[in-house]
Amino acid sequence: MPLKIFNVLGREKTDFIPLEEGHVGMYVCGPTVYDHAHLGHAKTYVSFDLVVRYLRYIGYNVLYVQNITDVGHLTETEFGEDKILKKARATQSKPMQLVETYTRSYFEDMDVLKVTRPDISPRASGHIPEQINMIQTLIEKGYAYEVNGSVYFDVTTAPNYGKLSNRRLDEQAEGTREAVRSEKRNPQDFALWKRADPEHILRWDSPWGEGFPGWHIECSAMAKKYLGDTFDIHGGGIDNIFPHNECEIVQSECCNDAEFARYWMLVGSLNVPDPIEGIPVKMSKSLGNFVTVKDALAKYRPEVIRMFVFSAHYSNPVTYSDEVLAAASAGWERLYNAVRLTRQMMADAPNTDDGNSFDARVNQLKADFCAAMDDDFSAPKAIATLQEFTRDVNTLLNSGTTIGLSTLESIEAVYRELGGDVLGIIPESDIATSNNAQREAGLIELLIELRAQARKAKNWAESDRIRDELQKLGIILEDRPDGTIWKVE
RNA sequence: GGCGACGUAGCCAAGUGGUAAGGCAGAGCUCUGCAAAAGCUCCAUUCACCGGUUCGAAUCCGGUCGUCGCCUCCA
Repeated sequence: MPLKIFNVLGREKTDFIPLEEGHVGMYVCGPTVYDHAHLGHAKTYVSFDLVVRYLRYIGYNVLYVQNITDVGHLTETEFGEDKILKKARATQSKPMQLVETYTRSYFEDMDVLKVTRPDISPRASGHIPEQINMIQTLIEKGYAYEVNGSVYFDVTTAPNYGKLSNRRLDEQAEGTREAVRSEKRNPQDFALWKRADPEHILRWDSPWGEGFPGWHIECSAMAKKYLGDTFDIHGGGIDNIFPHNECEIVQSECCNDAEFARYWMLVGSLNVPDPIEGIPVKMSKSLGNFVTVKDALAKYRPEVIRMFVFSAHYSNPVTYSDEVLAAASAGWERLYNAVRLTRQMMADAPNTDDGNSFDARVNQLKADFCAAMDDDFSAPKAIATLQEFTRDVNTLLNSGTTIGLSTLESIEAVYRELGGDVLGIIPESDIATSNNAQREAGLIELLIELRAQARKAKNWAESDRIRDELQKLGIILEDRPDGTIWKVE
């Protein structure tokens, strides 16, 4: 069954057919790095991580490009201020120093969340010449004009402007605050290049004097450079559909005389209940209602945060709450317990094919899982297939019958592939690798042995004491008919 | 005002014409020295509301109400 994607461009779910068979070019709008990433960013980038992982799983060769926006952008309000410059001033640091700090922070967070790194992470500041080139082309073709050292895109020259967000120029409310000192021909014209005021630190030479690029042009320039004029998938958060994505499209298509991205995938925002009425509102830096990825990771495992992100379809908005995270946590725990049990039973399973009729169930899972993912990357459905499978696995493993190694291996393998490689919610292995961890494991095994002796002698006080003390250290013991297993909390 | 998304059990959430997936929480049971884990059973005659189309609608059409996002920087 072919993969289907809901294309925001046209609002239709259609078969995904890449430009070049077997290859996918994908661009996702990355963060502006003037602060630590919050869970809203995590939702977007974990969502696209799943897209990339699944495309690769089903055999596509994916080239994944995600920019880093490290050039501040002047808001066009009267009191508008460049966020990077503002933050740099507040922290008494150089803008590029600040940007480097938060770029590193971003990658650290994404690494912990098991987000696969993009193949290319181009910085806007490193692509000024490419942006200038595009702007020049747009001027030459008559789509853009220069005024006082700034360059604007004339939206009236592009009939398709608004095709992604279904906006028509005449329906827009006339510019509210931006009309104040407009040197633009039309209120809706957007900046490609801005003249730098004397106090503006981030500045580059250009044919129009010293200045800095507009926000939208960087994505157009970097997508063109690394993916070509036309590529397969463009992603981002729904909050950037207008004006950012719309401007990207119009300037790229006018500059290149070619279609820009063929499939648009936009992720729903992460909301937070407002503290007074409990009404969900978007998590954002400017509202101050954000939870940083670092804070969230202090409370929840990365796999649980991914599980939370996957609990709703990527295009839906999701509301953050401790209750929902707790549910994700409990649900994840059940999945992972089954994986752990499978791995532990593999250690001393007979090398037979006992129980291999279960292989049919494993194949059924693969089919169900892929059917869910082929339907516009429906992670909630995909996880449901894993949960149903897990119930059957638990029944098998607790049935008391002998299960051969090959059956256990195929169960473990399917968890590793679908839960690990694709969803990124099943850790590779918890086999201790470091010397310290091996020593710790040996000590725990020794205590379990001592406890087993106490239990045999019905010395419940002693056996419970060992279990309780270990629990205080974060080691959980579970007694099974065939012995005691342990896990770290 | 314009554009877009959405309203399914206590909570989260699948489900786009054929009679309500899954998870969490809750109740009961089984197993167990106890605990934990796991399994079983129960938990929406009903899908915001009102009309309409249809043999049949949560799903299609029209309307009403409500929520969120975007239209200014934002993932």
